[in-house]
Amino acid sequence: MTADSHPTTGPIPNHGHDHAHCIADALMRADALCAERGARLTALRRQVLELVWTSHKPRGAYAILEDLSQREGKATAPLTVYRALEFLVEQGLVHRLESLNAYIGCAAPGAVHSGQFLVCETCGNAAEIDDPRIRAAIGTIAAERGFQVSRPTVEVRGTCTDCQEKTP
Amino acid sequence: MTADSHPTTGPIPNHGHDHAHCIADALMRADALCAERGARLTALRRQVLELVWTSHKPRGAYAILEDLSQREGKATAPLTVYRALEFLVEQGLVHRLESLNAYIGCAAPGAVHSGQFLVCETCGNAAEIDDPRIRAAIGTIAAERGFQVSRPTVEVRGTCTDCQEKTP
DNA sequence: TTCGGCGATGTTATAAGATAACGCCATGAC
DNA sequence: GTCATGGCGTTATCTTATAACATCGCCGAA
Repeated sequence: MTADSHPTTGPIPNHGHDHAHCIADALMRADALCAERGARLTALRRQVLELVWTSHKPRGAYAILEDLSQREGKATAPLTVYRALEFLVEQGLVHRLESLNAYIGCAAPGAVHSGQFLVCETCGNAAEIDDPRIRAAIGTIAAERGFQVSRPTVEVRGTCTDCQEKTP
Repeated sequence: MTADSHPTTGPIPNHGHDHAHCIADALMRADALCAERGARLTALRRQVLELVWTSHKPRGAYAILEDLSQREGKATAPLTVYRALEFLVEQGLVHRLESLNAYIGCAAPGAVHSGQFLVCETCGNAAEIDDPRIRAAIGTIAAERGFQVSRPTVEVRGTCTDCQEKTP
């Protein structure tokens, strides 16, 4: 996903954007990152990653499972998907949205970032953001209280620009 | 929970603090708030609230269910607990921790706040914070992107002061 | 080449979290 | 007293996630 593939709306991709490009791009970067790290992006894991990238909406593990079963032509066990997702999350290729029990492709794998999301309750899209002010504010308050941060989670529910325009 | 019932450690209550006081206080404030609002804090709901306040650790609905069943001396249905929790969350007396699928008593019911938590992965305690900088940062970035916020969720996982001291 | 080891995957079963549909009953308004 | 409303009980079911164990296949060492 290059900068200009989501030209105008800001965080949440346009309806009309070239999503095939998003997918291809995500897979390419995953290949590169895993090669670099010596991590094994197996066929299964790669396919799960592709299915996570089906859209910019967070997807449940069982939705991915269904797709996978269909593609394979045979029933796949939940664990298969969960294991692949676990790997992808560890590698930073996928994020888990805690408030939705769902998974979404990472917009900037490789970069250090903390997993902040704007989640539209109307269209279901989720946009990853990485705002230094939020990160800093969390860091500051944690430091003030002697709390050692390992994993900050920020998930902001609300309504995206597009959906506000549609139902004013 | 008055200011001095958690004297020194900051966000996460001391091990030695007077927790009975926390519970009594929480129930009193719940009574007052519900009376003020004309909301019905029934015996069941009040008991669930009390069970949520068992400790400062977020508790799962099924843990509460077990306690409740034991108290009542008969099996209670999950729905009973979920309905009570739904009421309590609506009234702002209890928060749901999305990243844990668990519930915790609100430290400042009645006040406007957005549900920010420091969650210790070692001892399991969770401290509610309401930092204006975090709130402001979220508000700013949302405004910049035309995103209308309805429910911000901030859950910071990490290690609290006490647990850092114990395992340095 | 063969062997051994380790990580990935398959299989089966089950735990944990949450909700739907329906009906009864207590409470408060009139 | 009657009625409407909301709270609660019961049963069934759905979604999400993990445990335990077996097998497969790749890769390096002998």
